[in-house]
Amino acid sequence: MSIYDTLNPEQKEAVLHTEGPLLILAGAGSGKTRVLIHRIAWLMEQGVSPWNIMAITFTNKAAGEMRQRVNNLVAQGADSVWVATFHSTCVRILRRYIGHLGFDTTFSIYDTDDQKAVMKDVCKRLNIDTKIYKERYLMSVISRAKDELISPLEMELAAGIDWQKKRLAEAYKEYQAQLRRNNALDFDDLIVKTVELFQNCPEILEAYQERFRYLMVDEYQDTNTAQFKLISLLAGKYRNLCVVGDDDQSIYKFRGANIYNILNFEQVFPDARVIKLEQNYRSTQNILNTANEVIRNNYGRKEKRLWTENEEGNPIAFRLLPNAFEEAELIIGDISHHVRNREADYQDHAILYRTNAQSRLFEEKLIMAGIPYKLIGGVNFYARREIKDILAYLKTVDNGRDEVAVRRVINVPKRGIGATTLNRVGDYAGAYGIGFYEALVRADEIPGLGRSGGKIRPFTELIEALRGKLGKTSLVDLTKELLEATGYSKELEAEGTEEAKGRLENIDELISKIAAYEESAKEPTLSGFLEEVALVADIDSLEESSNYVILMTLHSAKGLEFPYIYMAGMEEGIFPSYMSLNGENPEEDLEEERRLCYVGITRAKRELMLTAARQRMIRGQTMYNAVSRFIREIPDEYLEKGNRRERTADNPSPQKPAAWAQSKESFRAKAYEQKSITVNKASGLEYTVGDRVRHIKFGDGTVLEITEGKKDYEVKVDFDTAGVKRLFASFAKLKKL
DNA sequence: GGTTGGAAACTTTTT
DNA sequence: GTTTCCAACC
Repeated sequence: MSIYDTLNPEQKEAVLHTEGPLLILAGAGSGKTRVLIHRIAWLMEQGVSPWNIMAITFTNKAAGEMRQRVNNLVAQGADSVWVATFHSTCVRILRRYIGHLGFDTTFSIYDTDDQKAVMKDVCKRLNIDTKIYKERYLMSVISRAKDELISPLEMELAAGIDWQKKRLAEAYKEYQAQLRRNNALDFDDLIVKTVELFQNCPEILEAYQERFRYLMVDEYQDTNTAQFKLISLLAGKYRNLCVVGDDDQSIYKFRGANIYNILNFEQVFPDARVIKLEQNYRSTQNILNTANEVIRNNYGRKEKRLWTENEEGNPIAFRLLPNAFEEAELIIGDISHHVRNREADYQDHAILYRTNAQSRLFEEKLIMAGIPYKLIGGVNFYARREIKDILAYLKTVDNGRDEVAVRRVINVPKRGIGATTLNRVGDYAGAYGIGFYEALVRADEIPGLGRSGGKIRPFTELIEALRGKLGKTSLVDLTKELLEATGYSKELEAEGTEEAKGRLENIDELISKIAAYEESAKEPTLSGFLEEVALVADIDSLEESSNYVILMTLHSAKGLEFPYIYMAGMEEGIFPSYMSLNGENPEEDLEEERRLCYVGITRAKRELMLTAARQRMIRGQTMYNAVSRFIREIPDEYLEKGNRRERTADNPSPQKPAAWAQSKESFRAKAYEQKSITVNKASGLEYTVGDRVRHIKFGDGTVLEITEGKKDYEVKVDFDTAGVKRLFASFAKLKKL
C-alpha cells in the first residue's frame, strides 16, 4: 500500500500528471493541498530533485502549512523544495539581483502607511489638490496599473489628450521616482520589478527557469496579471506548470486578481490537462447543498457541483434578530452552549463577518462572557504606531536612503525639530542631489537652520552609533539600546495610561519577535528581520493549538475550516455590501459578493448559522436593512428558520443556566411579535399565517409565513404533498379553505 | 515648534 | 461611533 492509494481517482490523476500544463479545478474542501503535497512527493519519487520544485502560495500561513505537511510526507529533501509566497519569493530574488534595475539590495519594503506618506509628498510636489484626488484614490489607481504591468509611461501614452488621466500618470511617475530615491519598493513593485528583471536579464530568468522546473501555484484564482506573467516567465522553458484554484472562490478582484487567469487557462495553454475535484471531504450534505444553491446564481463560472459522502447533518440555521446586540448574544450563547455540553471547544467556532467594524460588538460580548477569542485582521500588529516607530528607527539604521522612515522618527520622541527645519533640510538635499539623511548629517552646512541645526546632531549620532554596532551586538540588544537612548520607553512609562501600557506590551512583544527571529534564522541580519516583518499578514499568526473563538472577516477565512461557522450581518447593504450594490458595475461586484458568501458557507464542517439584525448602528446611524438576498437564494429545504435550541429548551440539560434559557425565550417572543406585525399588514390577502390554503398545482397546505415585498406578498406554504414552497401571492392564486 | 479643540471623513475586502 | 486631520492658539 502506497501513500497514493488514499487518493480518489481524480486526485490521483492530478498527482501523477507531472509533465506539461495542468489546471486543477478544486472545489472547496476537495483536498487540494493534499493533492499538492502528494504531487511533490511523487515528483521526488520519480527522481526529480527537490531543488527543482517550487510551490507558491499567497499567505505565509499556507506556505508554512504546506512545508510542514511535505516534511511529514517525505523522508528526505523536503527542506530543499521552494515553498513560499509570491511576495517573499520575489524579495528573495530581488535581494540578489535588483542591482540590475538600479536599486540597492538593501531596499525597504513600504506598507500602505509608508505609501501614503510618499503620496502626500508627491501631491505636494505636483500641486495636486488632495481634496479632489484623495491619496487613497491615487494609490489605488497606481496599484491597479501595477497589477496590470502598466508603466507610468504607458499610462501617459494611453491617456492621450485626457488631461485628468495625464495627471494621474504624472502622479504615478513621480511616485515611482520617490520610491527609487528612497530605495524602496511597495508590495506591488515586488512582483513588477521581478518581472522587469526577468525581461531585462534573460540570463537571470534562464537560471531560475532551470532551477524551478516544476511549478505549482495555489489559490490560482487570486493571481493578478503581473503574477500570471511572473509564473508564465518561470514556466516558459519546461512548461511544467500546475495551477490549483476554484473560480467560485475568487474574492480578490478588488485587489487586482484577474479571474480570467483561471477561466482562460486552457486558451493560453491549449495542451493543458484539466482535472476537476468535486468530492468534498469537509462539510455535511446540507452545508454543501446550500453552498451549491447560492453559487448557482452566478454566471460566467466553470460548472461544477460539489458532492460528499458525509452525512446529511443538521439544517442550516437562520436567525433574524431585532438588533446587532442580540445577534452577538445569540451567537455567543450558542457557542457557550456547545462548550458547556462538551460538544466542542472554543477553537471549533469561527464568527465571520463582512467588515472589520462588525467585530467590536462580538469582542465586547465575548469579554463579558469571559470567553477567550482571537481577532484576526483589523490593525496589523506591525502597523501599530509604536511598532512602526521602532521599525522606522531600525530601517533608518539599515537603509539610510529610506526617507519615509527617517522623517517618521526624526522628531519621535520630540527633539524640537519641526516642519520648517525639515523643509530646509529637504531643500538642501534636493539642491545638492543627496539623500535626506545625508543632508541631516551635514546639518551644520545648511544655511538658515540656526539653533535647530544643533538639535539634529544627537539624532544622526545615535543612528551612526547603532549602525556601528550592526553585526557586533545582537539585534535584541541593539533594539533595547535604541529604546534606552531615545527615551522612547521612558516616555511611555511616564505617561502611565492604559494605552501607554498597551504600547509598552506591544514593544515587548516586538522584542520577543526579534529574539525568535535571531534564534530561528540561519544568518540573522537586520535587513532579514525587517524583510520578514514587512511581509506578514495577520492571518499568519493563527495558531491551530490554542483554544480561542476566532473572529475574522469572510476574506480572511478563505482556506480555513471550522466545525461551527457563524456568518453574521446577513443583510442587504452589509453583505452584499453597499459598495458592491452601488458601484460602477453592480452585476459583477455582486457576483464577487456571492462568491464570498460561498467561501463563508463552505468553511463549515458540521454546522452553519446565518444571522441578521433588523436594526443596526452603522457609523453612529441606525440602519434598517432587509435580509440579505443570499438567504433568499437558499431553498427552504436546507434552511431552518425556527429556533434550533428549542429542542434543548423543551428538554433542558441540567447544567444549563436559567439566564440562557430566558434570553432565548425573550428572543423568541420578540421574533414572533414582529412576524405578526407583518401579517397584519397583509390585509390584502384573504388568508394569514396558520391558515389552510389550496394551490391549483401543489394541492392543500398550511401558510407558514407572509413577507411583504415591494410589489407583492411572498407567501411561504407547507404543502402536504409538495413540501415547503415560497410563492408570490398574485401568481399563486391561493384559496383559503 | 507644540498643543488643543472641533470638524470631517470613514468603512468592503489585504499580500 | 471613532479616528484622523487641520487650523488656531500658546
